[in-house]
Amino acid sequence: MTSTKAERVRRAVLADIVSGALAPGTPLDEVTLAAQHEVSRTPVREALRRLQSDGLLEVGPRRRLLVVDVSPEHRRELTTLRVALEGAAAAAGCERRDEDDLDGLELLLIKQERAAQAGDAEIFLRLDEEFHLTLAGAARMPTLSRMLGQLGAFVRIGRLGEETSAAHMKALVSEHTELVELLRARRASRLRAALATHIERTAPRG
Amino acid sequence: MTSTKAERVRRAVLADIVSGALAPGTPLDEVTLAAQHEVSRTPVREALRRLQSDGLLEVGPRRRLLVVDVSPEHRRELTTLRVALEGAAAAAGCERRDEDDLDGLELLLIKQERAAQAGDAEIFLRLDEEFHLTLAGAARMPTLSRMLGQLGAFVRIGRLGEETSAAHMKALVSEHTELVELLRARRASRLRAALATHIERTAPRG
DNA sequence: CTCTCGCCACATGTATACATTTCAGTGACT
DNA sequence: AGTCACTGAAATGTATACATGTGGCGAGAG
Repeated sequence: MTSTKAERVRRAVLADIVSGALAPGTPLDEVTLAAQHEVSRTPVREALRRLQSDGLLEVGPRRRLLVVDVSPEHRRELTTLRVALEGAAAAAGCERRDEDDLDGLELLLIKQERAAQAGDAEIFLRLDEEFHLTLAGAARMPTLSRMLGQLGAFVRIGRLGEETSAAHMKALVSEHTELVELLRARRASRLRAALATHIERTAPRG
Repeated sequence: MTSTKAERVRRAVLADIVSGALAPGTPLDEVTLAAQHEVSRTPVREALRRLQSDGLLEVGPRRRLLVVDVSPEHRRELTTLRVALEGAAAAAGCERRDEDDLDGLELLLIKQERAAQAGDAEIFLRLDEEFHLTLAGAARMPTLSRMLGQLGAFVRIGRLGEETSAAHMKALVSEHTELVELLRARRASRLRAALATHIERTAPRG
């Protein structure tokens, strides 16, 4: 087995949550999930426990686990957190980045360009998240990266009904390009400021 | 039952980890833990899964779960993260704090004063953590508070062999007092700067 | 003596059966 | 009519038995 059943169930449920197939507030029933994924309740429970620890599920009445909701205030909080964490990572990354970091980011820029051209918002959003995680990864701060990964799930829930035009996507790629150049030039303050502006513009809904 | 067995086991294991009774690198054996806590393996496994999601356990050889180690670099990372997160919280807290926040913080100051006077480092460290969480709580940012809670466990692991003199404790209380005054006066920039200095002084080892 | 192969023990992964909790609905009593 | 206690169903919590797979360790060949 390439991985455990619990882990596969966890990924599947996570995917259903961030894709909106499981709407916020939905109660997760262990036996139903077990049947859907053709496993016993045991791995399902372990998957749910981990999602609960990640903050994606909350306990409701009857000890049931519900998919968390992302309120407008919560979205604003997420933006603040991203600015703080990605900003710190970007500053540290200016000192520690190497050529591989830049190469990886440039590759992502090309892919984003293609997705923007094709108008494929779904792929673009995934690439956008990967870009930000990669940028933060240059800081070599694993705990910070873990936290951003957790935030990513919330961000995706919050973005659910969001529609992204091709023009908007191209503008974002252009901003990403500038971020990479600032990282290359190791201009920490400028990068931090540009990143903050970029993040706040990406999530303007309040 | 006031809570579930899994939750009690989780708290007990967490306490053993942050107290150093379970040293970093120690493999956690499910049947041993089950015997120690007089429960079956099932609740033990759920407890371990949650601790794993919180980053306190990592998978080792034979899929065993090991207590994570906190390296000097990791400690530096924790300091950077605390500055970023608590700083953001402090700035937001200057706008949202109410009288209850200040009352709670002042009560903690009094308790810390007593612990410093008595030279009780263990109680003092617990109060110190509670103080920082309460200060951050004024920001009304639940996700940020959750993240700081997770960081707290790492911080406590990193501080394990640390000895704290009565004089040092008194100095910290004095700094805490100033932080509260800055929060009361809603001086966000000054508070952020003072907090950063304070956090960096608290964890100078590296 | 060393290196490889295969066997086996042990810890974890999974399934299933049983216990317990929780809350909603019902009925009697005030 | 309102309220309280009780009951019962449905979900989660727990225990146990069985499956799996990994890595150590010894036997045998080179």
